[in-house]
Amino acid sequence: MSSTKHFSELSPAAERLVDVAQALIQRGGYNGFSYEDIAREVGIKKPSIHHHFPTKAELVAVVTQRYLHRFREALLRIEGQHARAPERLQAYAELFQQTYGDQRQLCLCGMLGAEADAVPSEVAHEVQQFFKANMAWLAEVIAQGQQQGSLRAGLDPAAQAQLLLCALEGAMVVGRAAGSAVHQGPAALGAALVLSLRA
Amino acid sequence: MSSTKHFSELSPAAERLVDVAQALIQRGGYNGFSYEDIAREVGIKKPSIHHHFPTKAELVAVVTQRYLHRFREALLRIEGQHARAPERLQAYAELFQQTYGDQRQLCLCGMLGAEADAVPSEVAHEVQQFFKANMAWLAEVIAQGQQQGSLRAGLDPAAQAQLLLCALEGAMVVGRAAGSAVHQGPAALGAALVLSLRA
DNA sequence: CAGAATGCCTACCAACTAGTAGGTTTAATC
DNA sequence: GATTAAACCTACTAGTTGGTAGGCATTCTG
Repeated sequence: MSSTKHFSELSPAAERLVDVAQALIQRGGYNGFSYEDIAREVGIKKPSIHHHFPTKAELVAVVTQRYLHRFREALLRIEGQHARAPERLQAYAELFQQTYGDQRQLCLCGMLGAEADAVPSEVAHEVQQFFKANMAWLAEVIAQGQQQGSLRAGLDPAAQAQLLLCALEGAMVVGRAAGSAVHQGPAALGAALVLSLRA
Repeated sequence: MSSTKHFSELSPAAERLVDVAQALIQRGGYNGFSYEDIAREVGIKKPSIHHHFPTKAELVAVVTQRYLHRFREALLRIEGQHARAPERLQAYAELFQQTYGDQRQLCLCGMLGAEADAVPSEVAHEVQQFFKANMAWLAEVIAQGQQQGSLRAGLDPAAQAQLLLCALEGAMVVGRAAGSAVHQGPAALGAALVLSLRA
């Protein structure tokens, strides 16, 4: 059924399209960009995009798959670079800061998640995987931190994971919307939360 | 310059359009609905909408103004019903729960805020007012709670206000996107945060 | 009863939407 | 040098978009 191509077997040209599509989605959402927008920025004609991605839904699904995959890689990198839970959580918050710091870009899945009801189901499903993966990873890190004594015991790891994830996603939305009225980025906000989790 | 009509002088017919427009935006965002969508749901023809609201930007600006106004009323109501800061904050979180609990609807300004770069500037400005007002109110409540001893002193009220607001906005986005994978609504998440602020 | 809003209609427009059909260039492969 | 395939093109379609023009009822007001 799913003859959708995988992001790992993309030609350089197709990858470029995915890059631009991702940036456009992070700026204006699924319904906020068109094939014409991509064509203009990449420098080819609109119908040429269909040669690489027959439908918009398929293109965005690939964008989301790649985004999730890269995020998973980043989580593995954090595990390799930081042994203790507090540092891992802080490094996690900085992932969001990196995205937000670059032109106040939103998390791709935050954007698509907000539009969940108005997006092709294949895309919505991919977005759901992103949040499941994030919450599972965070809950695991927090649980380990509690066992090892670096984080305060007695708090539900799943609930705290959800709180941290929600705060970071929200920080990007609110930060962009509130303009200069907001001073703290995701990283500072994450730091405050991690502090309250510490033993 | 701004000959835009005010939400307080809307005819019943116009108000109905604003109702439907708001629901549609909360479902799919600014670019996720059309005049045709409104017409279908209200039961009139598409061009009739232009009789009430000449442009889409103007309609959405009125929707947002009314939303902000109603939210301010709700804040006043909370002040009237709850004297202490912890109860006020919890009641605040329940405002978000009400919206989310109804068909998993997103905060209107959360949705429009995410799309901030792809939305008419008049709308973006109105959304910004919403977040400014919320953060100011929360910071004030938290500061008073600290003075009166019901909330832990030593924390920056503005920073904690932003954290709470971000967490609640994020909870709606993540909750919708993650589907059944998420158990806590905004209210439960708010309760956890308020708990950590308590003296 | 005259006038004037209000609210809605049909008919239309130009621009844009995703997507199709079919041909051309370019470059690697046999 | 022929084959093949990737990448791109022009030209097009059918449907949707926000928005306009102008007419027709109803109802409230002088």
